[in-house]
Formats: sequence, C-alpha cells, structure tokens
Amino acid sequence: MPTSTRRARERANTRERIIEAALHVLETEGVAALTIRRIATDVEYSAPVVYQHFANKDALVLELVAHGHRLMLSEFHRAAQEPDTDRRMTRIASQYVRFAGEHPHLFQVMNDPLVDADERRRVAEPVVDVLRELLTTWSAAHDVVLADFDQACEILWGTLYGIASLGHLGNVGDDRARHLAEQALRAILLGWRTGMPASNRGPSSSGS
Amino acid sequence: MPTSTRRARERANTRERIIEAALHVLETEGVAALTIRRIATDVEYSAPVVYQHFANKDALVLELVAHGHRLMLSEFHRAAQEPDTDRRMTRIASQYVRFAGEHPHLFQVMNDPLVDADERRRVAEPVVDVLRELLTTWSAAHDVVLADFDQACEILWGTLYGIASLGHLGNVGDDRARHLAEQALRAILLGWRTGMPASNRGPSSSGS
DNA sequence: ATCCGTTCCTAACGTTGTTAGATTTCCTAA
DNA sequence: TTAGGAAATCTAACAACGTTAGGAACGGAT
Repeated sequence: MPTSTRRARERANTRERIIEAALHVLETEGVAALTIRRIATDVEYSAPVVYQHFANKDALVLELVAHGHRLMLSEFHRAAQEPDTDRRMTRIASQYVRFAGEHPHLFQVMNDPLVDADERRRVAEPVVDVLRELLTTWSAAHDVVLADFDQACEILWGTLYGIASLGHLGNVGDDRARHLAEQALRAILLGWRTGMPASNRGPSSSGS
Repeated sequence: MPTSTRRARERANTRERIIEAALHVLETEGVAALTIRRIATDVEYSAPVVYQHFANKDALVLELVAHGHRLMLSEFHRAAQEPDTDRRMTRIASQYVRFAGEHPHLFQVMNDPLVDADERRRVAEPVVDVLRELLTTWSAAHDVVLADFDQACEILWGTLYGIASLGHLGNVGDDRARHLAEQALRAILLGWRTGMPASNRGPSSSGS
C-alpha cells in the first residue's frame, strides 16, 4: 500500500507547512498576529484544518517553542567550538542575548508563562545541558569546586535570561544587552573563582 | 458647588474599586480570568462602565502594574533599613524574588512585553532608583569603583529579574529561587570587589 | 415642573479559539 | 467498472473576548 504512505507523507508535509507559516507570521508580525485563521490562510486552507494536525493552538505554539530551542541549541554548539575556556563562556552569554535580539517574538513565546511550564522545561533541557557541560569544563580548567553545581548552573541560566529580557523588554538596546551579559557572566565567574565565603552550601530543599 | 465635588469623589471611588477588583481577580485567579466583564460583575456594574474610567483594558492593566511596583517599592524600603551594607544587598535580592513568588500573576503582568515598554520602564523607575542608591553606598563602603555604574545597576536588575523568573516560570521552587538570587548577587558583588580584569570599560553606546 | 448633563444598561459589532455537520475527494474492494 | 467508506475539507456556528452605539433613568439647577 504505497498510497497510504503517500497520504501520511502529505499529511506530515502540510503539518510542517503549518508550522513554518506560523513561525513566519510570529517572527515577522509578532505574537498578536499569530491567529489560527491567519495561519490557515497562509497555507491556503480553512481554519479547522489546523485542528487536524494540532489539538489546539497551544500545541502548535509549543512546536514553535521547540523549534526556537533547537535553533538556539545549534547556535550554542557553534559558539561552544571556541577553544579558550573563558572566552567560550562569554561567547555563550553573547550568543544567548543575540538570539533574543534577533528573534524577539520567538524568544517571547519561548519564555511565555502561558505555555505549560513542564513542556517548556522539557524542550529547553538540551540547551541548558550545553551550559551545564561548559560550566563543568570551565570549573575543571580553573580548579574551582562549586558548592552546588546545579545551583550554579541555574544562576547562570537565570542571569542570561534576565539580561536578555532587559533587551527584550526594551530597557536597554540589544548590543548593550549583549555586552551586559558578557560582563555579568565575567563577574559571576570571577566571583566563583575567587571563592565564595564559607556560608555557601545552601539547602538543596524545595527545588522542583 | 458641593454636589459636583461629591460626584467627583464618587467617580474616583468607583474607579478605585474597579482597580481593587481587578487586582483581586488577577492575584487570585490569574491573568486569564482578568476580563472586563468579570471585573464589572465584581463591582456590580455592567461592562461598559469600566470604559468611563479607563480608555481601554491596557490602561487598566497598567494601573495594576503601577500598583505592583509601588508595593514592591515599599518592601524594598523595608529591606533597605538593614544597616549592614552587604546584608542589605542580599536582602534586596531576596525580597525581589520573594515578591515574585508571593504575587506571581502580578509579577507576570509587571513584566509582560504586551504592556507598553515605555510605560513599564516609567513605573519601574522608582524601584530601580532604590537599587541604584544601594549600589552607590555599597561601592563607596568597599572602595569599589565600577567601570560603568549604570551598567552595573542594569546587570543587577536583570539578574534579579532573571532568577525571579526562574521561580516564576516554574524551573525551580520559590525558596530555592530566593537562595539562588542571594548567591548570584553575592557572586557578582564579589567579582566586582575583586576587580574586573582590564578589558572593562565597555562602550556606553547603543544604550536606550 | 422642566430641562440638561451624567450615569448606566442593553444590544450589538468584529475577532478570537474551537466544534459540528455536510460535502467533496479519493482509495479500496467486489 | 463501480459501489462503498474512510479521509479531507469546507461552511456555519458557538461562546467569550474587547469595545462602541443608542437610549433609558436618574438627579440637581432654573
């Protein structure tokens, strides 16, 4: 039955086209323009067709979020090729903020509290894994033992997000935000290298 | 003309009641439940009445955002009474994240990209002023000269926001987020105190 | 008692996400 | 070759949203 496989292929194809159309609308016109009818029109279908490929709008948006994280992951991998350990860290910081600046609307939905927290964490995992890896080699290279590695990682992740958001929310310009991220990361790493005062080993309780 | 002043008083009063009702709905049921009709029902009016007090929904939401920042400001002032310079900084960090944890939905709209960036920055100004003040006395107390004071301030602000968001987005628990914020701030300050390596004085260009 | 401005409500418009039902298309099987 | 049935697609509609228009009711001043 080669016909059914062709049908499945076509199905998968239009599904992909829907995602691409949605992504295009999101990136070029922002989240307000991202409506089911608009997307359907762009792929030359009627609105209900979208629901044959996605349970609801959230599912479609989640696909965009996943796409965004894959994109970010690839850029991280490129930045991670920098040989120098310290420069590699600052390049990651810079890349993160650059991504937020170049894909503001995508970045927005990637961190939108409205999309399910668990799913968001799930699709973001690979990219924070890269960060984790980099921090591991960095701390090894500098003979630094972090009191709580996961905590350190979350601090970096949160800091990058916060400063990227500074740019995204319009508080500072994008280039400046990138520079801020590099400085912040440098300051934190320097702080860790210098060694935190004793009162360090915090409670590992209440984490999720 | 005592009658007209009474009318104005009543007007201002219902306006305030609308804001309070909106705030209550937001805090207890989240942003999705914050509809004009719902608010109107809660104050025992019909929906269009709301538009006699606010040009549109955004204007009303902006009022909530402003309220949120006033609230945060008051808690900051309380935390700023701590005499010890260093502890004062970590208490601010802790307070910021605590606020985000205790008013998650309010915190959400306070940093929602959908509300106008300029207005958001405007209402946030007083609270970042507190941070600026604290950083000033801190750097003076430790004989630290920051290469770029505004930049340092933005780094702190962004970092706090980022780590608070970590809790808000559900990546980590609230208590843990608070602890993370304290650690992050300690690390950054320690980094600054130790002194950043020469390549510091960044371009002050492209700031907004 | 009458007028006028303010206040308020009902009804409606356009748009959103989403579902139901009918219709068309197209492969399969007799 | 043709009858049947699943898959695909459309039109129409629903509920809820923000928002506006138009008229009814109230209340103080002449």
